[in-house]
Amino acid sequence: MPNEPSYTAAISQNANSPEEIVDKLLEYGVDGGDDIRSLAADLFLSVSRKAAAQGSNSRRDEVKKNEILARKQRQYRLIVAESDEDKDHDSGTGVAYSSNSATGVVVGEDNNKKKRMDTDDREVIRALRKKSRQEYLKKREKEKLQQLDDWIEHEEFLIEGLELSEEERFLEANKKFSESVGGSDGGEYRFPEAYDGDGLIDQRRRFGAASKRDTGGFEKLESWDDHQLQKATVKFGSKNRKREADDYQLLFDDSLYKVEGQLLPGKSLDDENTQKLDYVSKKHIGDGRKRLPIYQLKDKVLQMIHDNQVLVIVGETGSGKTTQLPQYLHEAGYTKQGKIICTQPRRVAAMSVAARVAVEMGVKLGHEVGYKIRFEDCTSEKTVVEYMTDGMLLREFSSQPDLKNCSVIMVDEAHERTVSTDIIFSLVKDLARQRSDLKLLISSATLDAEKFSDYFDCAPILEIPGRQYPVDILYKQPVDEILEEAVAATLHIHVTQQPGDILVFLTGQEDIETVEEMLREKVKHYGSKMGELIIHPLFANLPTELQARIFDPIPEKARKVILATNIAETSLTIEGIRYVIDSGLCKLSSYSPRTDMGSLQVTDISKASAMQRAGRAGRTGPGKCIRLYAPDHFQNQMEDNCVPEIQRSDIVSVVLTLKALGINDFKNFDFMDPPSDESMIKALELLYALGALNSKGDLTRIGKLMAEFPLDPKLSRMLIAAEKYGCAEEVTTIAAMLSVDNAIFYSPKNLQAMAENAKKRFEDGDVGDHIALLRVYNSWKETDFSSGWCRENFIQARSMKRARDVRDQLMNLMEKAGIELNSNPNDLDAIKKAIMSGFFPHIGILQGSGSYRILKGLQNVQIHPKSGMAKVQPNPRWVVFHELVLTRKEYMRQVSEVKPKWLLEIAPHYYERKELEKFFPRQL
DNA sequence: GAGCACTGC
Repeated sequence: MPNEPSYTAAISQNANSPEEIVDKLLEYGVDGGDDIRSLAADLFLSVSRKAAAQGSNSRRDEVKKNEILARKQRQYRLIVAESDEDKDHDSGTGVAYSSNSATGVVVGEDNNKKKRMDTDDREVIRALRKKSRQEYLKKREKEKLQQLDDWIEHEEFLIEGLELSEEERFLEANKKFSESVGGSDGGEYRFPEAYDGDGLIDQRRRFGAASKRDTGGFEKLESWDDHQLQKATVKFGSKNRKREADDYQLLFDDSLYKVEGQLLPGKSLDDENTQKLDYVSKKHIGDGRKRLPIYQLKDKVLQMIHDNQVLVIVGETGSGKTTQLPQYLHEAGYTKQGKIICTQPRRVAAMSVAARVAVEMGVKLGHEVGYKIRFEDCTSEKTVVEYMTDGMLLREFSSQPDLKNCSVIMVDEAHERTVSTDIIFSLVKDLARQRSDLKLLISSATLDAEKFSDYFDCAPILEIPGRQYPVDILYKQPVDEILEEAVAATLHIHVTQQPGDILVFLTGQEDIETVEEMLREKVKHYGSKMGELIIHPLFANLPTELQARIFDPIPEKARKVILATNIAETSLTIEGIRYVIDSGLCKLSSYSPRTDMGSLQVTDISKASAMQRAGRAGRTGPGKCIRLYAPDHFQNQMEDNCVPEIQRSDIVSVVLTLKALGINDFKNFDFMDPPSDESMIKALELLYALGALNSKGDLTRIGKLMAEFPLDPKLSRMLIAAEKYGCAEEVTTIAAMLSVDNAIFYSPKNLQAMAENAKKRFEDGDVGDHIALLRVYNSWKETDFSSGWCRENFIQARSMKRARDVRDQLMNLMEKAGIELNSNPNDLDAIKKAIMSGFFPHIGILQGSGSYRILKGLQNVQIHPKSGMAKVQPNPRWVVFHELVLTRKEYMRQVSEVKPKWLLEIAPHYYERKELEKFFPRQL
């Protein structure tokens, strides 16, 4: 067996037929048989497909067009089927289409698109849909009622052990920007009180954890949000925009910016977007809510929502859609029929928007307006406007598949296409057909709007203008390394341009640190000839205190440069940015179902991202954006939108979630962009092997239980198995530690040796990475969760706190599931056996010289050098690993040694004795 | 001897 990475990929890329691949594999000494032939065929197919996909743009476009056309035809049939049905009951509501049954032509009112449809098909589809839907809802309801009953007894769910979260501490750092709230609550915000004696749930207990933070996090959080809103309202919109292009000329200083004339003017961001409506009217200044652009469209919006079941909303930054729409709907009486739910992709957004809306409505947060995020439920029986993370709504679906207490669902930031929103799209689309009284609002960015409209049966698109200053865009074809170009562009702006801070978008920590160093050197070199330049790095892994420094005030004549990753694209808004430098690149995670391997790759950003990045320069005044790529690259090389996450990630848990929702035929499940067949099949196979599905593909009892845990199914399986081995508590800790994503240990460049020594103490006795993680957690617990201890041991306190939250949640869930939380910290073999109960497909066998082969796979991998097992001599022969990653080489991460005979004990359905004996005959 | 973009339940 050859040792080089990805040899199968290498072989197949050069092969002309499946047979050739087989020959080459045999030549490499791979054991033959039918398996290898089918593998070869698969490889060949996938490579050919890839080649085809890389073919001419026009051909790909044509294929795409045909696909869309076909899908639209299918959709139209359904629409007609449904709208006919609606007419029988209520001609006023439902889908806004009229049909002419004599000619069989359908007319969409808003876009006058015409399609032919077939009456018979329509009947059949309607009947089938109705039947399957009813069955699934009935089945779910019965199961879930029982479950709810069981759960109600445990009201204290998740209220303890919380303290100021990192986000809130971060927001605290923002305080200096905020002014007093000056609103309804006299500048102070208090959490809801208990409704004593009303027969309602005791709110004091419910908010126990949150109220603890009363004085710490929340008032600041609210001020921050208020500040955000103030920002949005002070600006003047497109009508008042002045073309800034003539105000400054980009000046060139050869010594700083070598290639004169390479900077090409592009269109301003303004032109790239579609036209804007006239919305700014000074008459309305004075009332915050009325100052928002959306206010002038209020009646129109309400009318459109009334007339259409689904509405796509394109609302730019600062339009006020997130805070205002739910309020308008509430005022219009929609909450009489049920709650308004609004989803957000991020926790902070859900919290802060809810807080803002509560203030605007003059109610207490948690009463009429509330939010729900993981570890925190700030809603009550009174709540009618509910903000939540998208993942949370997905969880809601599993307890209440028809969301019958809800009248409007707004999916905000839909263009971000998180896995959760993607699944929600399909579920709500289906639900909307089932429930004609339900309204759907999908908010997206400009480039996506049509796609969303197409998906939701050609729903009308409403565009709400934002408050954004114009941003002039300049292109610079790079001649040097991109990092050097970034440095040159930064200095160019610094020397030639008017005051205003600079935001540079780079790919990751390494690039950021390099650019930082280069800039510092240049600044030193030019000395006092140049104004002061204050440089701040910014990426998610940066300790929070350092992140907060980007908000530090600077001396009057100085200029701030922030070197940031994608974090500044959506998650964080920075004040005073006037110039953006966009490398056009980002790191994107991808996952290969074939090799079960994840990796991070530097990729071109999408046009949507490029616009988002440029827009960051126009938040507080007119700005400029230098793109370090050619206009042609933007036009022709960059995709409109990034590949949605669901097509780039492992979807095992998605499949399990869908199964738990009673959706069995998810191959025909209406994904907006479906995951590949291959990844679906892989996921099904794994779930079957884990015992979550039976041979018919139905969810088993274990599968149902697994779906309740917010974890990767392998981890859930391991948790469930732990009870049997008497070490549920230990395994829960390990699961929590594994789910915080490789961010436990850190080693600063200058103190690497010390950091590694600290880490070694936990690995003592070559117990393996899993047990080492357990020891880390337990040691931390012994110090009473001390942050000082974390610092001393080079451990990230932030990750540890998160692990603790996850662990507490898992413990609660285990208890509810009736799993006994037994403990046996000393029986390491038992713990490893429990781990293997979930991870038996992840077994590596030593091949010689430190290289491992994956059982049930063909990859050759190595133990990650950061693993405690990497240097153990002699090399462990059999190992279980948590995941595979492709970086410079293919590595196993989080590795522990195991005994092969355990495999036959734990997964006899997966491994045969014969198969294992091939490798180490005498070890079984 | 390597290197982790960013979220979320």
